[in-house]
Amino acid sequence: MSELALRRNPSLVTMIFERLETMILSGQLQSGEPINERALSQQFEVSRAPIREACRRLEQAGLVTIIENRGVFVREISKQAAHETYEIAHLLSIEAAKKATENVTDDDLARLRTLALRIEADASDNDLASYYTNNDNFHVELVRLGGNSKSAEVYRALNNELTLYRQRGLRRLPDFERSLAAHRRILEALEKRDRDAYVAALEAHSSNMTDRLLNLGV
Amino acid sequence: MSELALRRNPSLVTMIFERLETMILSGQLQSGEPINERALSQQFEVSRAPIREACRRLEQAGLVTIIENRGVFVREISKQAAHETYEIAHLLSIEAAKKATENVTDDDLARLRTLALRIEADASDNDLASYYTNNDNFHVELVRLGGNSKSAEVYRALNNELTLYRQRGLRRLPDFERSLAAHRRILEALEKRDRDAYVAALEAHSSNMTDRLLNLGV
DNA sequence: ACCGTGTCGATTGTCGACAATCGGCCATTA
DNA sequence: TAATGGCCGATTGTCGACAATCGACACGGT
Repeated sequence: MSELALRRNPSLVTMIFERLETMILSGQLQSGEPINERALSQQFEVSRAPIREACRRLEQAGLVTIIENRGVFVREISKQAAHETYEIAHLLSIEAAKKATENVTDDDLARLRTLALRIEADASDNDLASYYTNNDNFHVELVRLGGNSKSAEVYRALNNELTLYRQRGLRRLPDFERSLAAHRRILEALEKRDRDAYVAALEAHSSNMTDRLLNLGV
Repeated sequence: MSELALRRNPSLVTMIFERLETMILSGQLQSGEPINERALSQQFEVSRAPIREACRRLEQAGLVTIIENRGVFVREISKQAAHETYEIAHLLSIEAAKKATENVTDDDLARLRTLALRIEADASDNDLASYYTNNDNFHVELVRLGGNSKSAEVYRALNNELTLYRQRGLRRLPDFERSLAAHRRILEALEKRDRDAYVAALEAHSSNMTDRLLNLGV
């Protein structure tokens, strides 16, 4: 009687989807890696049907590729696809930034500061998976400040896809100091409600990210 | 032995997904309407499993809502969600426009002209479903001219979601003349490779679309 | 030694059955 | 008459089984 089998609310499909999504985004399942229904069925102690359904959702979310009669594979993202995806994410991020400084509340700032502290702790602990998760959440929250929640949702989805590309370079440590400094600049500009400084800080951070993506070439 | 049962390549899931997607986007299945697995299973002469899997994809694509133990319903989009979605689609459209006039080829123009002619025929025939389909394709092609194919893909997905909202006003005819005139202006600017005129034509068309969305209020 | 063909095993795709869930309807009580 | 509770039927969620598919490996022929 596994943990999954005990939890009957929400549905197995939802739980499996979330579990697999986490395994993919955390790097536990790597790009190109097969996802074996039978093995998962045994591991999770459920039948294959809810696993298949969860994989269909993952497929549509762009996180896996289902090859007919061959199986499910964690998706591989090409350099070009990564650039295109990043470009859209960046566009959404900058567009949200235009309204962020007028929308931001003290609660927002508190939440972002908490996140930034977590990211710094992750960097100290060299906990890369947690670092990226909290980093992603930080950026999604920034987009949410633009006041368009659909935009934050789309940004999240794009970012998830980008995680697949980025994890090819997980052996290479991020430039922690540079990123943390960028986060602090972003937060300072937000606290001052200084729109131009905020947009500039985001752009500078983004420029750094683009360089890193380029250096992950095929 | 139904048409679906004969076609074994691609998979049933893919075929059912596409079939349901078309039924939803064409208005054959309306927002809020239940999608009954058993009935579909009988209609399509397949078992429920591939239908369920297709519905999971539709769920992730934002076209249906799956309520546990209750069933699958074509998604209902609120006015606010529609606005937010439209805002992102518009942003992608304008961003693509910035590069469209330098990227566009004669083949592109020929394809777009063909589409525009189809749209005009649809308007003459009062074939609303086809009108919107071709109209959507026209706009996706415009975004594709920006050179970022992921952007076109995201735009398509957003536009599909917007279709759910827009179909609530299907009883109200579009302003054909105004739209067709706008399409012609867009095409002319593209043919001249006049970037400013092109962006202005898109903005004007978009302004008209925003007004129409507002008038579909809850 | 290399190439082509056939077979087998692992896995996937779909099927139909069973159990669980929920809403609607009916009966009873206040 | 209205409200509440219980039951039943329709539908969904998951299960396990069967058939189909594909790739790898082995064998035979050139």
